Amino acid sequence: MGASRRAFLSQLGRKKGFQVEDSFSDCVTHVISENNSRDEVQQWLKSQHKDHMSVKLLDISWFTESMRAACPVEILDKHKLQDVQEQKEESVEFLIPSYACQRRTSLENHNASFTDALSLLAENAELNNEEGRAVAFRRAAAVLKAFPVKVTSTAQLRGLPCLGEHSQRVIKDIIENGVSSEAESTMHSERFKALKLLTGIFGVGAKTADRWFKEGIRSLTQLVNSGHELKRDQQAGLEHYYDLNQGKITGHDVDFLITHPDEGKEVGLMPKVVSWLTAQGFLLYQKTTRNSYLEKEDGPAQPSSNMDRFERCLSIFKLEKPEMKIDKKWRAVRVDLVVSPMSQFAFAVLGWTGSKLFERELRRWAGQVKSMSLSSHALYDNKQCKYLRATSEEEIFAHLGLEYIPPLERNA
DNA sequence: GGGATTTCA
DNA sequence: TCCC
DNA sequence: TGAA
Ligand SMILES: [Mg+2]
Ligand SMILES: [Mg+2]
Repeated sequence: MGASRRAFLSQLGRKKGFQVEDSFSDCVTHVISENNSRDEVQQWLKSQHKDHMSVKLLDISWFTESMRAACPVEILDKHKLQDVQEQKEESVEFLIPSYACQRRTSLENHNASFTDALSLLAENAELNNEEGRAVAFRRAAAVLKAFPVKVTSTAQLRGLPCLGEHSQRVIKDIIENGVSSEAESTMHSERFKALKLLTGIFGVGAKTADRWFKEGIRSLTQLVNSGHELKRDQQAGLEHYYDLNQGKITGHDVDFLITHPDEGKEVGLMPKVVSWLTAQGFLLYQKTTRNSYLEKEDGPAQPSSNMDRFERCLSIFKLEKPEMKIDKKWRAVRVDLVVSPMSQFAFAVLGWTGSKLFERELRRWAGQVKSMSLSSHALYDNKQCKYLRATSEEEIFAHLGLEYIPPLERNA
């Protein structure tokens, strides 16, 4: 098993009064392993070059039951390590390529119980600023989202990418017990609940939420009463907290992509749109940012000045409700406005369609496999040292050597 | 032992 | 955490 | 640091 898993179990064992060794020696009476065959463990035991004739080889189930009982439980057949079962009998059931951008992922998920748990562990890792672990859990969840049938046995996991020891244990727990104990305890932990609540505020991320949590802030009321000076985006995020966190099923925002058929004529569009929306009373909040790419004969380049090349507007709209409620006649909705020159429009569409993981995987594929750099403005070939043009998403996938994945199949 | 999306403010 |  |  992995080092952190072993450390956790060792500490648990010692707390329960067991003597747990960090390495094999003559005083070892029981050897515990998880997801290993009897053969593998005997092989390992031989390599230790100690007397091991009387050592018991046991499965993790004996250990966990003994922990619950706080004493060594009777060793039953089910606790003994199994001989290798007809393993390589069936090859891999379904082939899943390892990058999410190489496969189709619809919204039809046959493995929601597993992907919910893995996504929760990913979110928890993000809240703890463990980005590496987080993306590993995101990829693991995405593999099961793309799996065409419900997983009912760990044997089906053999050969699947991104599902290592930890993720497989989570899946195994859910198959056997209906829940993952790790996901359950994470979900109910005070830290996770508080950080999730606080990062739910637009403008509040993991670092800020962690700082507030350390100060004892656990609720929005406590935050308001704490006297913290909130930034403009955080104020808006807090004010519209309820409305902005409504999009669990349908999505949390709306993106508008705007272009102009004549290259260059799109310059100045964003301020026009924003001032019109302001005059109409649509905007509760807005922050506009600039574009640093400029189209040249041989691709994008740094413009001499980008003062008027506004590209993105992250905003909060005030939308009237059709059904007039007595108390509230409107709802706050996050809206992103994007103005893109025609030459970049395909990259903007690809870059803003998502999912978030799909975008990361596209860019990782571009860098690692194709030596290219992809953004929502352009695709650069590091080998040819030039930008690659595209007028459609299909052309970008082709440049990347990927099968085209339609938007509805990008739900990784 | 190192990398994990990229860009803007 | 998983993979190269 | 946070957003897409
Ligand atoms: Mg937030
Ligand atoms: Mg958006």
